[in-house]
Amino acid sequence: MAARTPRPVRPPEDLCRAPGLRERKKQQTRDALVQAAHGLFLSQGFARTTVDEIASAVDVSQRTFFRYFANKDEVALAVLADAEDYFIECLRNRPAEELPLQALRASIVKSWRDLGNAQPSGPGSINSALELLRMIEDSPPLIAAHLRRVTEQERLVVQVLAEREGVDPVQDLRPTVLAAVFGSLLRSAHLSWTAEQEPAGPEGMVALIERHFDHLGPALAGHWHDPAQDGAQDQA
Amino acid sequence: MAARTPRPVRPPEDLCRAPGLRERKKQQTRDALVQAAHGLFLSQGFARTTVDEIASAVDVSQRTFFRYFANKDEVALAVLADAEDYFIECLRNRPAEELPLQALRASIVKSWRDLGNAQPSGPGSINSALELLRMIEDSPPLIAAHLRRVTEQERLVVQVLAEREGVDPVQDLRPTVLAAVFGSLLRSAHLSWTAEQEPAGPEGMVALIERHFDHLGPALAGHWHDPAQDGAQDQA
DNA sequence: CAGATTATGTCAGCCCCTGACATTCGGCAA
DNA sequence: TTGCCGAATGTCAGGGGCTGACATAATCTG
Repeated sequence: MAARTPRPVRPPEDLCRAPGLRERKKQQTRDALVQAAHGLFLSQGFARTTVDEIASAVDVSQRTFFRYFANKDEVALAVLADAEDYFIECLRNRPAEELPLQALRASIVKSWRDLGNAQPSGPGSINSALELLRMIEDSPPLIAAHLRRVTEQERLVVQVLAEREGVDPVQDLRPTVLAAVFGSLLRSAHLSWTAEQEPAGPEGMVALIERHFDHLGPALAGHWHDPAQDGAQDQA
Repeated sequence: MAARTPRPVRPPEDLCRAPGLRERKKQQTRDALVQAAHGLFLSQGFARTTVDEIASAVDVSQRTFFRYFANKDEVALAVLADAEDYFIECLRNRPAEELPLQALRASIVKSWRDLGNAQPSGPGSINSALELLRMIEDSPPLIAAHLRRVTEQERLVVQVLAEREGVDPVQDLRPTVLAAVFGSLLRSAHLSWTAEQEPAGPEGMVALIERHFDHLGPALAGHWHDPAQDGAQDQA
């Protein structure tokens, strides 16, 4: 571990299909740290959990913790990071005929669904990620760190969109603008989700995302006074 | 100063038009802190400037610094916060007939222009804010803090939009969605601006913002392959 | 098995930030 | 003016995040 471990992005299975003991142990402690941190955060809150606690819960020195994660934020966001990677993969696999906006929408829905079906509960599952999401919104520093991660993810989305449609993202602003809109739409949906009383699970999140997408057009067009305008009314 | 000073939002001139010595001194040290911090940040960078340096540059204890600002980030973002307040004011003053999206666009353009004309240079001027913006994008923790501020500002925008159009922001997602889209559009423009070599001043920023707005429709609609589609091509 | 890599532990230390308490300063009325 | 009250500041102690440096122990390679 010369520099910081940059999060194991599913090591390519080429070259050596036996990862070796060293590599396995690293992955192991990393997972253990995420697990322990996750548990502590959820039980006592993010701010009231110290890095020392996390480290000693895994029988590891504090210094070692910081060799795996750049800071306390990172270990909290680690679970979400995996989900985001999967979303990008989904986006890459969308058929080229699909309109860009639709490809984004389909990818995000599919990734939530797939992750939800993969392992509905237990550690590292979707529900863990959802609990995390709620916790993040309760902690200002985590909100900040999360937003930063999200915007970096958006850069990736810009790349993928540009490749997909064969345009140059430097000259053509459309990929950038669309990625930005998409990102903010997702965040709105997340906020709505965390604002709900009942957790509602992955399907609830999907429903919220869809609703937000459906309101994109109406929000951009015309005035809103007229209640019978766009079917945007879903009063209780 | 019982709790933290919550940033003097232009004290209402009612009740006593002479703010009193105490109040004046407070404002004074606050400004001095922002000034000193600003200078130090720009000359040595954000991370390499300690709070002690800032405090002693104003002949004030470190503890006092933290009674004015919740953290080091806040003093760096203080200048921008003023600009954002002015934007909100502009938005409130837009005529009700204007379409929501247009009101947002007009407000942001007007606020940049007005602030640019107010005091083109010197401390606390627009150019200071622009320098700050560039610095922020160079510093990951500042990016995070800035994004958090921006999203809180968005909540305000949601409120104003909802009032304007007479809708309930809880039931009707349109204000939320539009505010989110607007926020991400602005951030894209800021990023483009900081990516440029030549600073280009407030007018350059306005131009970029307008360009981003103009690409909103084309980005959301249809495919992009066809180069003659929406006039979205401005190749060099 | 020996040497090269690499992960980990230990330690010292800087810096951010906070609570508690004492002190000083501005505002205000007798 | 004087004296009091509340508010702003200073000082001190301390916790917690994070890093560099160095030694040690574990893995890998031949």
